[in-house]
Amino acid sequence: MSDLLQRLRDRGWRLTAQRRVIAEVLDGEHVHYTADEVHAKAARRLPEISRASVYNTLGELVALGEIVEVTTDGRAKRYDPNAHHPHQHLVCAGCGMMRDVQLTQDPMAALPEGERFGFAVSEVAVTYYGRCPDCVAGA
Amino acid sequence: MSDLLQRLRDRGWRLTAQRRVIAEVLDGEHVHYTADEVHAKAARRLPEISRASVYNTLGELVALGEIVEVTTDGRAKRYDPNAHHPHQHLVCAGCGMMRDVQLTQDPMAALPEGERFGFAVSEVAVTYYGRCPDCVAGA
DNA sequence: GTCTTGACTTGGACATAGTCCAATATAGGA
DNA sequence: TCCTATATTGGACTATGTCCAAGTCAAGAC
Ligand SMILES: [Mn+2]
Ligand SMILES: [Mn+2]
Ligand SMILES: [Zn+2]
Ligand SMILES: [Zn+2]
Repeated sequence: MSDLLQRLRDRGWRLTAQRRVIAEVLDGEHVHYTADEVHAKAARRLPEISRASVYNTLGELVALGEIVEVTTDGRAKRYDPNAHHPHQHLVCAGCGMMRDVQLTQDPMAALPEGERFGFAVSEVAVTYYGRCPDCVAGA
Repeated sequence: MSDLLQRLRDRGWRLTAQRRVIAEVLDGEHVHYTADEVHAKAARRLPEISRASVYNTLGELVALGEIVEVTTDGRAKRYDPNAHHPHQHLVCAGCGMMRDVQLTQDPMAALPEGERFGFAVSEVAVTYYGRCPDCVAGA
């Protein structure tokens, strides 16, 4: 994730302790934390970090395209560092766990011209819902 | 929508004035109102209707499968009376307007077995984002 | 038509997710 | 080391949704 920090420095970002720990928290595969989860994990390394800074930083990283904001059900938004490889999501309806998935067909191709109603369509999100192995076993 | 009221009566529902106006508000095509919008429209006919009754009734109609709850961005959930014909959504990023769309391919088929991670997958939601004709012109 | 009763409605308190702001602190250049 | 634009902070505030005890009423029984 020092790649990320370098890119941010190149864009004129001040590298504060808060931004550094947030970037560290958002490192890894299949990472999809809520803002509060990011705050809790960041606070283990930097106890005085505020919720406001977490929201500020997440919003800026989204605006820069370095992370993706994912909304599934009506719960809290989740933040996904896998922003440079387009993908879709598989969500557990039991525990909320989320996995990245790659589709075999481009979902944009499934929307025929006659169903576009004059819209300039630019994006598509596909979300699969089910129960993860743990939740199937536990139920 | 008297079909709906009849089905509800058959299921032992008390037909109160509140439930009747909510059912009327939720009649039509491409209807996707938030709970607050349903409340505002219902209150035009029945001024004393409470937010709690709107939330109660919407929740019950969802549980009965008579309407569908739709979450797109991180804003308020929307309620869709088009529950008996599976469909997906096209959302305007400008004004939030939402249209029903029919796809030419089953999105469930696009998720290969190797990408299911042992989940019991049961549902899929596809949401297209863009700008509606009004918002393209207005911008 | 009246009575009865369990289901329904209501206002308001509460919960959660997120935004905003004025005061304070600090990264990084001079 | 100093300066200052930028970042951080705690807390107030907004939006959305849930919950509850008290009051109301739909509809079946008579
Ligand atoms: Mn992801
Ligand atoms: Mn719809
Ligand atoms: Zn699970
Ligand atoms: Zn629009």
